[in-house]
Amino acid sequence: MRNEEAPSGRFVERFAAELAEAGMQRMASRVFAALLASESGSLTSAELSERLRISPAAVSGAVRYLNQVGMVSREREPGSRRDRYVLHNELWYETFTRRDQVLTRWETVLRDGAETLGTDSAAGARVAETADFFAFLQKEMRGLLDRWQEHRAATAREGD
Amino acid sequence: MRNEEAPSGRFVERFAAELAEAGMQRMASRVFAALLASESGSLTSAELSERLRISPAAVSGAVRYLNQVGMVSREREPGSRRDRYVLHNELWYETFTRRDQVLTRWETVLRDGAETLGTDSAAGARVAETADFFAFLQKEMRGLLDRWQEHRAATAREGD
DNA sequence: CGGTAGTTTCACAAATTTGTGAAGTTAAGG
DNA sequence: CCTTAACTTCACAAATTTGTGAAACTACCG
Repeated sequence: MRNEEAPSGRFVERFAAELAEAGMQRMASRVFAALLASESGSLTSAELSERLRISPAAVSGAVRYLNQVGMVSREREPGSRRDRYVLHNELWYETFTRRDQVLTRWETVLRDGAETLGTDSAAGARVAETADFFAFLQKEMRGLLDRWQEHRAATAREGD
Repeated sequence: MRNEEAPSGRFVERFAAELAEAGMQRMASRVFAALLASESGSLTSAELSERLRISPAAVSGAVRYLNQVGMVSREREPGSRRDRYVLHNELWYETFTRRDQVLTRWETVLRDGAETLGTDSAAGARVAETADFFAFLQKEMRGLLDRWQEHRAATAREGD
């Protein structure tokens, strides 16, 4: 038997499918899920290629995307030609922090739109309220993530 | 000049593009943005078709999707054969509440995965922590949305 | 009961996206 | 420097998604 991680393969594909349905690229989803389920939270290109049965080119593309959105970083193994792709340590904190930037961009578009539509129109008011919502969300998200860090640190201490 | 809403068209397309980039279907994004920027928060199929320059079939498909995810509902105009597609009143509250269900599904998949991988393995621990994060997020989201409702109500009262 | 306005469904053509093999590039190791 | 392992880029074929016109359906209205 070649693949000793076989039982985890099922989880990888299930979770990847969820991510894909939520709008993430399919290969990126699979690579991310594979990293999540790997023992060290990191894999080489060859390992990913073998486990997911995809070409090195597909790994390359997926990793480029995951790197851009800040979920995975690349590390060169010292004294080797292999790269390792590794999950961020504060994965969810970092990922959601970055998502903030999207909210900022949306808010800008919405504020511009509200202005164009005019503060006196119902449409303008509705768009302005949407901008408010995203501003609110952004503000709340900071506190939320800090509470998560705290929660996480506390749980980790218990686990000692 | 045919189109008196021309200036808002720019906003509609800009915001729709943002939504599409975030993973929403393109036509659904455009229809949603058009409704957001409409004076009454509702439009008929014919109006959408004309403003966005798309076929009735495309409107139908987009509306079906938006209806499924609970962002738009259909209303029959009394004494007419036309449907109106209308934005929910508590739009963002409703939309994000529904998103909770996605988080629940993800959490289930992750808990199963953590169990398969084993609580003693680093992989299992990592997956379990991810499940914890989404559980945490879900719990926090409720309070957050209630605070939004409150904030919204307060702002509305000021505006009287 | 038709007639018909309005909407949905369906089959299909077009456009886009996806993943691959192969060639190209980079840098470790001799 | 030269060799070669490892990764990336590129062109392309395959698969999927998207939007359309046309036909089918629904239910108002006379």
